[in-house]
Amino acid sequence: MPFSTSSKNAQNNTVVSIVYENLCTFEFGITHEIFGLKRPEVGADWYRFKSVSLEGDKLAAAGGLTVSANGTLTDLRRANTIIVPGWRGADEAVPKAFTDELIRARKRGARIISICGGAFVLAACGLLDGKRATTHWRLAQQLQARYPDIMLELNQLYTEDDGILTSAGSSAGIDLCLHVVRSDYGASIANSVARRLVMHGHRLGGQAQYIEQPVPKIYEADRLSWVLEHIRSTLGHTHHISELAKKVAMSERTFQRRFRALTGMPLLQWILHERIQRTSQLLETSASSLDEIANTIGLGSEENLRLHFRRQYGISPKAFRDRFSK
DNA sequence: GAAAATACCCGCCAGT
DNA sequence: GTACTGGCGGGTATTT
Repeated sequence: MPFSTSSKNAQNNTVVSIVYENLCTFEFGITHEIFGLKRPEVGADWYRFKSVSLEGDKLAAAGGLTVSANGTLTDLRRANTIIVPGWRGADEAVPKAFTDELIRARKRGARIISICGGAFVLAACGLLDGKRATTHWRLAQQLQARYPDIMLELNQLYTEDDGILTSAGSSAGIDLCLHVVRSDYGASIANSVARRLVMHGHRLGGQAQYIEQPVPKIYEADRLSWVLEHIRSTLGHTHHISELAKKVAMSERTFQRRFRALTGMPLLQWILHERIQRTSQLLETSASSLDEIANTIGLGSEENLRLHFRRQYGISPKAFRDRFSK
């Protein structure tokens, strides 16, 4: 997932989450939890979070709640990040006030984000035409049929395309919001936010791994979980399918199938993700040379590290270090 | 950036 | 008949 370039390191760091009648409280809660809570470890330069309603003062919300927004239309019009946290229904028309404000925000260069069904709102504005986007897998067919110009990527937890970001099902919104924090403040801060949420800083794989697949048998999942931890703790070593399959008493072919079912990606791709993730941490927190890091995390050479780092993050390791290293 | 060796990925199919 | 497993082989990706 390439790093966002639209937020300019949160220089204008107002984040507005749009609230609406029959609000999806979980999706809204994600945006407040990540952008709205105070982060003393970051200092004063954290996001300024507001909720803004385009549908009046008292709004019904999921769970029998009634909510009021604390922000104004002016906040919305000044925000550089605007989030649509879910939507009340795939068949619910998007009011003109929403499309007008979002199109206007887009024209002035705001970063626009949707979580789960919020993609229907962005699509109604035409913001997703010709762009890569995702939504909850159960809504995907409907979204694609109604808006055929969207390049729907179902095998992603979230997408970013030219300042327009979309996430898959509800909890993938957390992954997307952490990605935004990572883009604005770096991996260390994003990991710190993730730790407070008691979740992994960078979940791997797409929602394809959650689409009505049979749950792996528990003992198989345990064996493969052991493999994941084993690889993580020995990233600098070479790992071959043949050896790993032997360790968990599976044939290579079955190992490949089970691994993909569990992680959503082939072994090598998963290992590469882990290695590049570790690289980003080392770039931020150590003064090691690229060659040393490449050897530490098992990528062999500096050239190889550069290749895969750029492929995953969209920027060079040096640019990453310059941007985020303390 | 190109080339070669190596390993991986995955569709296919037969066996259980 | 169905589901799962494991071997084969061609195409692809990674590494040097």
